[in-house]
Amino acid sequence: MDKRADPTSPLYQQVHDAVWARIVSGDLAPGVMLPSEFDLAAYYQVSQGTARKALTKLELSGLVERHQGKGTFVATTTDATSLFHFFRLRHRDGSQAIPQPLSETVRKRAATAREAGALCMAGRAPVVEIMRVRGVGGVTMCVEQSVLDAAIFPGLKDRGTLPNALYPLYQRSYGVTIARAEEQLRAVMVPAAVANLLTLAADTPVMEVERRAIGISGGVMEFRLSYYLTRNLHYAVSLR
Amino acid sequence: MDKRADPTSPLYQQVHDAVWARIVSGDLAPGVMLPSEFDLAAYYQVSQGTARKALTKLELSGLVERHQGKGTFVATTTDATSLFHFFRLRHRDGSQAIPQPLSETVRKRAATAREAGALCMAGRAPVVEIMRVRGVGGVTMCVEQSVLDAAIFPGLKDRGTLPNALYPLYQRSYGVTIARAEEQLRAVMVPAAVANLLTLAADTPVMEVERRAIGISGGVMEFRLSYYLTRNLHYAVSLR
DNA sequence: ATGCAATATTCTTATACAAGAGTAATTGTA
DNA sequence: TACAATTACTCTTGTATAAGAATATTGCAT
Repeated sequence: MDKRADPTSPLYQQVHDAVWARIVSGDLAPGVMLPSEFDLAAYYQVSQGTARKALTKLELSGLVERHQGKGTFVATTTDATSLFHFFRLRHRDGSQAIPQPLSETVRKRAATAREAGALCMAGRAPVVEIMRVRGVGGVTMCVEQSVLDAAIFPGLKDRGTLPNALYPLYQRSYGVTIARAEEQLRAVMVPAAVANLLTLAADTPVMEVERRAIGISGGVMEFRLSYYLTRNLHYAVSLR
Repeated sequence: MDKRADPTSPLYQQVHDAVWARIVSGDLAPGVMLPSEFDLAAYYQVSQGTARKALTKLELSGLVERHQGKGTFVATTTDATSLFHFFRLRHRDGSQAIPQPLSETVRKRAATAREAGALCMAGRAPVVEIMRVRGVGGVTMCVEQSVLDAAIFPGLKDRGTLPNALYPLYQRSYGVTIARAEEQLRAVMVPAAVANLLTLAADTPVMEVERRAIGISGGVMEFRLSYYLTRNLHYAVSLR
């Protein structure tokens, strides 16, 4: 295997791509320290500044974290960062609302056509479904259904109670790092099943959120359908 | 006035801040070319590479655009970029939906307490209110109310029909550049007034979007309240 | 345990050269 | 002479390298 792939692109880009591939392949696991700028430079036969530029680009895309005097580390999905990045519910005053799971059901079943399409699986292949009711201060606020490819997450349904933040679990136990997510939001009348779980009147408007969580290699790793009651909370978005 | 402000921070940061100040103050207007890296370096008594790092940082924050061989230019708010960044409605297939204004009313009135608070104005100070009904393919889809400080946007209510994208107008005619926006989303039952305008049943759920558009200097320049019908469209969000 | 030196790491700054884009001069041709 | 194509030049940003400064950790002597 070549050290550097495309010899026409700039050196720093070649180094960036090479290190990127090592991280995505799992060769460099989350949390581990990368070689120093000098070591990387020596290995790829470039100057320290060029290796540095490659690392800066990786840092910019959020794949690594750097600390002066300590080193460069593959980014880890912690509970804090996961909740901060992927949980957009806020209180009226703008502070973050962190709904706690109140109940949880995990089961294995065949994928629906829509789920199979979103997860790029064969039709009716087995999936793991995590259904949760969440609440803030004991008051139920949302229902969320996460669907995963059972082949990628073996034994997930027998782990007992799952943590609040799922993505750190995906990373620690299954080597799946979620890099970003795409959400589709709609205002809908609450579905009957959801109204039951949240004890709502049948004519309550709720926010439907359809999420596709995407791994660092670019594939959809989780398909999630949630319903939020936005009576005291709202969904916050930053545009730029 | 000093060329560079804080002498303890890195040189490139000092240059960055100085140029940033010139852009925010309007001294360097949108579209104009900045001094070259070499000129900037000479003026601030640093090396070309240091000036370059400052410009790179400005580019990263979206304040300037750079083109090899041509130069560095203060970023302009075009219709295309404005719609792309600040209009998150999508069709079912993921393509962008661009609702066209179907009707428009512009009037001047006193600010409500909430509006005055959001815009950091004195209570009951005059504001300009732009009320629009928008639609896709002739079908009404949303009502949007934009509220502006009348002191900052003089004569806006007498300009006749306004363009689809308002932010390029703010920049061209009033020197107000919108850098980003914060939105708060809720699912609500359609208000009676909105139901009238959109000819909807009284029990239709709609998405309420409250936007604060923020200028490059950090202040809230526009307060906008919109109601979207998410029957055939959805609101798209990218999390990372 | 504490303080201090040694070491390893990233950060900052500087310099040189390469490449893209535009402009004016030059040349060739009718 | 008029005009078009080419060439050379200059200005711009992009890439690569090197050296010293700042920061965090580690080990050792006290």
